[in-house]
Amino acid sequence: MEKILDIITAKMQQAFVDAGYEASFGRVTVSNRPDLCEYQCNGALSAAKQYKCAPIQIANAVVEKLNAADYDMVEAVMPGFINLKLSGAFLQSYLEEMRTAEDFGVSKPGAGKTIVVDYGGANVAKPLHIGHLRPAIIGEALKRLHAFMGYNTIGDIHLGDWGLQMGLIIAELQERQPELAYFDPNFTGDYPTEPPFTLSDLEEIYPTASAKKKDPEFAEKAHIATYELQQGRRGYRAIWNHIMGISLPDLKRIYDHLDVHYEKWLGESDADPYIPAMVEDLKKRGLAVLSEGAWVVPVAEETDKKEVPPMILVKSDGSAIYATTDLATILQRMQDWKPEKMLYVTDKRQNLHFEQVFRAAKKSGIVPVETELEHVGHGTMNGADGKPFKTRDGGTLRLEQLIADMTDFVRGKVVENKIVDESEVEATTAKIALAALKYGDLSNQPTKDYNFDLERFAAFEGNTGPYILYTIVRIKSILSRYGAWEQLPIQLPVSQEGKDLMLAITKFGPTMEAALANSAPNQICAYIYELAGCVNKFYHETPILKEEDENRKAGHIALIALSKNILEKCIEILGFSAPEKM
RNA sequence: GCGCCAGUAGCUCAGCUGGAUAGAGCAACUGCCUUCUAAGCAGUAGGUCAGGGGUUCGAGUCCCUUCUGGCGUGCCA
Repeated sequence: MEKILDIITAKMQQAFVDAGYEASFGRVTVSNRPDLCEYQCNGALSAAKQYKCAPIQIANAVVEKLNAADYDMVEAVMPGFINLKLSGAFLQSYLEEMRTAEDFGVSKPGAGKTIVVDYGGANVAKPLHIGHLRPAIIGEALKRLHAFMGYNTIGDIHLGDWGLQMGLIIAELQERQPELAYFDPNFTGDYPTEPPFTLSDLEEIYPTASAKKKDPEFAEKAHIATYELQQGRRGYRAIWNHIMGISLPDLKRIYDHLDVHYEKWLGESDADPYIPAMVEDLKKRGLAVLSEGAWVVPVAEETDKKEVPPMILVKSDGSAIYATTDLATILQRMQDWKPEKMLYVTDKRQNLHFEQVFRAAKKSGIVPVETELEHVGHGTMNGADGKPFKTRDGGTLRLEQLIADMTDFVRGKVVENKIVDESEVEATTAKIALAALKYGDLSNQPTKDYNFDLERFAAFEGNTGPYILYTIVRIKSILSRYGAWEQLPIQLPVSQEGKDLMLAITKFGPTMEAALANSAPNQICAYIYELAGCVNKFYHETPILKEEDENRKAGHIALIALSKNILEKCIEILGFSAPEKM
């Protein structure tokens, strides 16, 4: 559907032309003074200089040319603003078209295109912790948004399963149990199918090993183990398989809790087969050069304001580094899926890394120049005190624990308020907790750090996930009492609250487009908060089920039903859902 | 050193390509439930948009500069 702003801008531009001015001045925007008007055009102000006359004269001349019948109000006011209010009839027909169109008539810029969203980045060597929350939530939302906007989406977790962390585990394990067959280079038999460690062992082994990196002798062993693993040493591959076998089910379980789902569970290791040929090719073409013992791809450009170091392709010890696997992963994705766009959702501190990889990918022709490569670098989640999130004993808070804490907190409130039956407490609690967690995160700009405050996020008032859910639940309650509402057409606005709600609904499409263009789920949050506010005002001012005029009542129902459908679509994109009662 | 990002109400944050009186939520105070869920609605109070220059008819927004904080800056991811 054509956006309202485009429709009235076109009319405004025609009016400028008819009045003898350039069309480009006719751009209309949403009003920043809702008390005065709904839409405004400031073009007369900027045109004044060029035409050497008072802005108000231009505004008046343009207003003369507008068709007043299209609006409830058109006026030129000092110093030269043109203020508009839409006609109720126009709004009615526009909303009716939204109601009956597929996906509310939103444009589909992604139609026919494929996007790979790389998010999650879980490390198989250690359990998910608080740092994994943001990429999972933001990535899932962006993926769903792209899908809604027409893209064929492939979410890939890109497991951290091939780097030094694996070497660290192997080295540590060898120190503890050197007698195991995995470490005997001459062993040719079958390795045990049962791993020599459990999930909880693993959760202890890795931090221990990681702490020992400071010991040069141990670090050397870990580097060698990493190299040999990558070279395919049998025993190490067997250990690697054990780690994957233990770790993956646990990762999936927790991501399921978050309603985060991946189409592909590939990892750095899956890029490995592509590395040798890729490296050879880059060397052969002179794109990779030897520098300080390592093979690097220079990616500095003349226009750089800063010094951009080369991308390290092969470390001086011969092993691959994350830049190598990331580049090879791009190669794999281009070969297998031919995406038009690749989106990476990781910590913003990796920004330079991705800049290097993206440049190398384009420079080497691994991706065509027109392929979009974007890094959405997110900020850090800090504790309520603004400092890095730590548990009481100074450790890193596990993601599972965070979810449990939020769930416990919400459950207390659900039980206290007694609206749902005992049998529904857990399901309702889970939905509210997820909404609190995700909305609390997504309502912040992705790039910014923010403070996680469980009680604030889970508060049942204010700009929170639960508030949005509550708004939806109230509408659902009315709709279920009313009966069949699905086919009711939108009617003319009958009150200011009603018209305000209708105006808010029309902003759905533009909001989705903007959120997509800016990779900014927070814009969707801001929108549904505004929309929910309009719904609640309407709800408060309008007795719906008590309305005696049946036709009028049907109009109210149609309006809140459309509001509910849009709110639910939005939260579906954000990655959570509303219960029936709360 | 260089580069990137941030600094807006007591707190947490919005503010779209510069536009009229800078907006929300929390906290404080005040109203509204015999009426569809008060997890709601309405209102009061709270600001030198870090400081200083500049561009413009007009700057939280663009440019310069100073200060403060965070992060990055070749073999971790």
